[in-house]
Amino acid sequence: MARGKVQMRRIENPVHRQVTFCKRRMGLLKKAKELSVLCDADIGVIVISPHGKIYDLATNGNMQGLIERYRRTYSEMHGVSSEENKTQAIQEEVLALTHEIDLFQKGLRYMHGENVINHMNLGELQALENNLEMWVNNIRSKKMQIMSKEIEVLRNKEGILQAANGILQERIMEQNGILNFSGTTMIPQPQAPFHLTMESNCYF
Amino acid sequence: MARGKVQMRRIENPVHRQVTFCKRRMGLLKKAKELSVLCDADIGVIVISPHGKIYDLATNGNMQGLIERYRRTYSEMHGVSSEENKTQAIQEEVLALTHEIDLFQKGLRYMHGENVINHMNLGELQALENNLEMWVNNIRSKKMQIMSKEIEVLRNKEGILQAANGILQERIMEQNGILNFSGTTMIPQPQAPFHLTMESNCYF
DNA sequence: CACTAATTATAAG
DNA sequence: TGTTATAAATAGT
Repeated sequence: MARGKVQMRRIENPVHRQVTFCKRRMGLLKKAKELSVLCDADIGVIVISPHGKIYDLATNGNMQGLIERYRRTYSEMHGVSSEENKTQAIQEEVLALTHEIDLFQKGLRYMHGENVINHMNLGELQALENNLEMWVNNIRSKKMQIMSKEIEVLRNKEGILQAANGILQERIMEQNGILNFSGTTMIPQPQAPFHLTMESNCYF
Repeated sequence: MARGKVQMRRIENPVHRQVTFCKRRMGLLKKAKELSVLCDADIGVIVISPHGKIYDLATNGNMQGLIERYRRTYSEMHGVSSEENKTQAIQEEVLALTHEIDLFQKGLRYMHGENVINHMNLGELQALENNLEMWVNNIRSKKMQIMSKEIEVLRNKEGILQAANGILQERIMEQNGILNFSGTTMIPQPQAPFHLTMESNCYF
């Protein structure tokens, strides 16, 4: 396309062909990305070189999902009843999940401050903000609940431990009396009181 | 690329977007065919429009075969033994996707204010809260932006209207002079000044 | 859908 | 890989 129009046939010179392959491959992938961004389309490109090397691009970051979607439509169009009835259900599941993930990713873009909110008007933003605040409040309330419960548990543990310690101290005193009577002054190290094996629910 | 550089982001105007989608899609497929011919490569392109319509190209005339080759190499690259373990790979994918979906659904339940008290632990809640606060802040910032612009527009309108009113008042004075001269005192009701038909950008 | 003006891709070096 | 003259794609009309 420059410095000489090129014939639309296989480039014979291997060096030229390799260089052109590299350049045009990049150009193709760039064009695919642009189309995807500009027009909000999902695009997959697979390029297999003459030597079998594979280059690919999936604008939604998931070629598998894209292929599944393609397969599904393809099957519908051509009524493919063959072979993989066994995996058909699973593939449909993947398709459905992929769609859901797409939605999720769109949501994530909001969180990362990308330009999705630029496509919403003030009313939509207001509604979204209200929903999110409600959400945040629910979450905070839930956190408080969990933490309160945690505090309660800890206080119980504290009470139990203190009681246990009291009992142990008494026993130590007793033993000291006995040991003193028998003539030794060695004081045994107390075990961890009652070995309370509590699975840690501490999230901090 | 012509008569104006275009920003690399989603085209807002739906008509422009559709036109561009059509043009660039054709361009992309043409480029793919050219690369295939010039460099003897096998190329597959799948384009899924925002509405789910599928456009595709497989230079060897068989997208399924191309996908199979892609899958095989892809699997080899990632150490998954190939061929019939396709099913296993898909199942793993289902698993991963399902996990992602779970997190999302947990979040959504909070969004709807339902009591999912036992479904998220404190760490998950904290992360979610942080994300949401960031999100809310982004939205607030965007709202401020929109409102500022709206205020600017309104101020402009105000200026225009005041100028228009001034002109109208002058005319009324003139007419009153004329009418008084012709013997009547009737004062015509002024029209809405200049009939400024501004599409309401008010979002409230 | 046709037409350019202006941008972008790229063949050759 | 980087440069440049030219072909090709395309945004706006």
